Amino acid sequence: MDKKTEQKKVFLEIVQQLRQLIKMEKIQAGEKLPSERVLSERLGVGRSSVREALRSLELLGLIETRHGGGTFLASTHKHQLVEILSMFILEDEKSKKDVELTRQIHEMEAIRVISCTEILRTLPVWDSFFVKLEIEGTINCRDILRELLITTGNRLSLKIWFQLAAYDGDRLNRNSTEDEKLMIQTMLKSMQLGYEKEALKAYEQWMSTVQSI
Amino acid sequence: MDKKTEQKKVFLEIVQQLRQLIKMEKIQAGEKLPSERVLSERLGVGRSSVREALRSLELLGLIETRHGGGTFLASTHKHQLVEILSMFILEDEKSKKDVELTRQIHEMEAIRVISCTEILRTLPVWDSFFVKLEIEGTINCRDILRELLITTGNRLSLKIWFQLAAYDGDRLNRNSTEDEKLMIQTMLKSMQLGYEKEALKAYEQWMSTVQSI
DNA sequence: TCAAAAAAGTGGTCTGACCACTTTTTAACG
DNA sequence: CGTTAAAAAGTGGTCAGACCACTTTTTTGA
Repeated sequence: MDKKTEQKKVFLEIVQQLRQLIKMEKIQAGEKLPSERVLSERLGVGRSSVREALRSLELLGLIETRHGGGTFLASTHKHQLVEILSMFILEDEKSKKDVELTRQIHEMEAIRVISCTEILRTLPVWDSFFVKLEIEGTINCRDILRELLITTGNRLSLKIWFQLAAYDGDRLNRNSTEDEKLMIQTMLKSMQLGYEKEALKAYEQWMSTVQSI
Repeated sequence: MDKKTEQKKVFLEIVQQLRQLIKMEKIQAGEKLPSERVLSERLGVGRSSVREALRSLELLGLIETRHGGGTFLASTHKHQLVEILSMFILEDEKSKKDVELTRQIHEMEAIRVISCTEILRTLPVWDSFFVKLEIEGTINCRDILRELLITTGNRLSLKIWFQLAAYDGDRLNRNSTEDEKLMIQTMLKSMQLGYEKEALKAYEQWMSTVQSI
């Protein structure tokens, strides 16, 4: 069995061997990998094959290469999984409505999670938004939403949100209007008090306003 | 600006150009791409550079290569991506948890949307699940969840879900146990009746069961 | 007409070369 | 001796050519 799997894809074996090497040598994030020429010799393959494997891992953000410097194991937060996938998924999916809806799915979930979690909904950062709204009278819409996502602690959801939010462009990355002020305040206040439903309602009102901009 | 972004990563530009080429030539899934030598000439770069880009896309499962045959645009996303990423990324427990949570975010949203939409929650497909459960006593977990996502009509959410569901692998793609039967039935029934809250509650119970498998 | 053989096309791999850049070593100077 | 500048070595980036194995297409010949 597994004839097809094993006889083919030599460069995939190199990827496997690279991983094994990383484990064996206990290479930590940020540390240097052996040079391409050394890897080529140690693995008994040509340098170009090594490079094909390395470039694949680089596209995924699993390693970083510095011209003339070397190849380094990337830290987990730099993995470009979502970025790469979004490059292909979002590009095909022309429906802007879906992008917006999906973005809002993540935002609403964040509101739910924060509203239901004592520690999260009582964070001082929410008060800082209030202060900013009072003093300056306005606030960056994207900043609030991003803070929501960050607070939940779900880094994957945050990464997806970043990609989706990038498509909305300037419509999201702007200062709130006077009309939005009350909705945002209501949303934040409800969230702080743990009123999930009210927070979501205010959010939806806010978003329907944003939509018409 | 963007000095660092542009001066580096020449092979990443090739990846971009390949995408562009696929779009321009309107190459459909399963269809053939130009040969490496032709691409090399058309893009004005060496064949090895083209290969590095192609191998990256292959690792992502976006293209398929047949020795002596050619390079083809992949019909569906293959498991390569899952395997590679699980090797490097999903070793971290936090990441696994995030993947599961994010997947559930999309599933719960689907349940909400369907429960609140007359046309969706009264679809005959839900009854078919009931029948299947009655007759065979079991049902594929993944099938139900996929149907939920498909029904909502948000194709982007569906695509993201597909990717996330792939990580859970066999834990999701299996037949339901006897214990799960009641929860699934409750979830579906509540959904059909428009009882959003009850449906979600049953779903969460179900998922907590799945988690222990 | 059709099957076998030849040719062309294609991916897979390796080697060597050269460039640009970084790091290390060496040499020169004060 | 210490500092600094130059040289060397190390490293990734790219290209060209070669050869192999395999597939597809074309040609050949019975």
